[in-house]
Amino acid sequence: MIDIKLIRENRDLVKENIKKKFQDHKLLTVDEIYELDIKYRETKQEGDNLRAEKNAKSALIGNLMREGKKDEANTVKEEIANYGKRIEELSALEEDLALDIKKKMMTIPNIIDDSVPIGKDDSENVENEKFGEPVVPDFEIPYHADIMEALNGIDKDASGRTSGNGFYYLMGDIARIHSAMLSYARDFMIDRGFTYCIPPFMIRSDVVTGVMSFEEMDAMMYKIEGEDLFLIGTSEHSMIGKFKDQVLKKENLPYTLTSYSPCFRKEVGAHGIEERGVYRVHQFEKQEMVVICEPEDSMDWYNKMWRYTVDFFRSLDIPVRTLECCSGDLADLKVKSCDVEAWSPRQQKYFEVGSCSTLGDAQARRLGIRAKGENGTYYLHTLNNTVLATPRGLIAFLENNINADGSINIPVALRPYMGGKEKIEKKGK
RNA sequence: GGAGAAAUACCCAAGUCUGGUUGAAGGGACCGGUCUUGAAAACCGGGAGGUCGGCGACGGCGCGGGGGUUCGAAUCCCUCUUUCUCCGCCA
Repeated sequence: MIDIKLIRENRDLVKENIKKKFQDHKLLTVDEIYELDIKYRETKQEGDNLRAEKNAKSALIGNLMREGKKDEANTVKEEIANYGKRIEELSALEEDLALDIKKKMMTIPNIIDDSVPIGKDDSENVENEKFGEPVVPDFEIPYHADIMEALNGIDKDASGRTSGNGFYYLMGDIARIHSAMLSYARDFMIDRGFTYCIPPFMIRSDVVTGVMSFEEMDAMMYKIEGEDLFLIGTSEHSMIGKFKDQVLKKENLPYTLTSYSPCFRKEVGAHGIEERGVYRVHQFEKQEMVVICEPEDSMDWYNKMWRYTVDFFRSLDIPVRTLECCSGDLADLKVKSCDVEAWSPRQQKYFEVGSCSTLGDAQARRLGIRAKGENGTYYLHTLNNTVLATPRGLIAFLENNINADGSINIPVALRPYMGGKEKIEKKGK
């Protein structure tokens, strides 16, 4: 959500930005908002004036009553009666206009950073940089579910029976690697000065609607029957919700948090749920990083944050690249965003394992996340990035650390979390 | 889950029964000063937040959130949320 002042004062900039994002159908909305805003302010002004008059007369009644002038007071009372209806009309109109403006403002995309490449859709995203050699080994890498199965590490038949498609039982060493990676990801961020946080895994509807649109909510969020609660789709939901309507102390900035949570997603529409594997599932776990900072610091943080994820994957011997999101593929709330993609030696291409975004002040404006400065409050900048989402991260790990005999190398960094093991091999079930 | 109590500004806290000059006493913290080598203490002085509209003068809203009664609500009514105490239940 952008500042409406931009539409008041610099409509061309807003429209130019919309064109860059290939959303020309929204150009008209900008003009509509402009007109509605004028009407809104006129209505408010008229209403405020009437309310001021009415307040003055009410105060007068108070004085007259105290002086015992009942008759005069009653006369004034009758005068006031005329105000009521008009004020009510204006208030209703004012409210309607405000609501309409807000609804339309929500659809106006955030102003993207100058550095964002212009492109229509995800096919025009731009590879920024590769880290590590994308190796194609001289043996065939099995499908990830087969790797897991060979090590007795997954039971999807059972999860199908208990929970349906899109769930999984991870077993034995595979389950242990999964947890080890998350623990390592947690400590990796703690070592970089982030504060570890375990948030609520369910949030109320007002928090949900604060962080996403109704359409997104329908497509993603699981609702708890009979309660005003939803399972979170990512800890970002509860982490950003934590700061909703808060005025933060300048001296506490920046907030650098790393949160763990399970994530629940309906994955309606989208690409659907995969039948065999665990690439796209209804339930996964994630170590996330969230930063709330001063506006001038957000671009620095953005660059630090994606770099952390790159370093994390490199420390597990997984080659990665960063893919910059082009203007047309960039979600409306975002200023700039890139995916961190891991190398798949099986598919011989990169696949998404994380996403780093700066939302500028758009999310903060929408949720009322502010700090107090010299001249009143101002909106802060919010950023979020994946450290590790798994089992997806586990897929990247297995494919890049498997040997020809099906055993899995455990990189040094992970060994403390794996009981010191250097390698895992198939044993009995 | 049952029974009670409470939510006022950066913090503590009065006001609520008995609606009107209460944007809201008082204290702390804060800022400026006196004193002091410096600091603390003491004393003197200062300003009370937020948000929306307006170039401004100023005005609207605002005492946990939402709604209602009234010419007028921190104050009365309804509702939601949260916190505390007691009982019950539980990893």
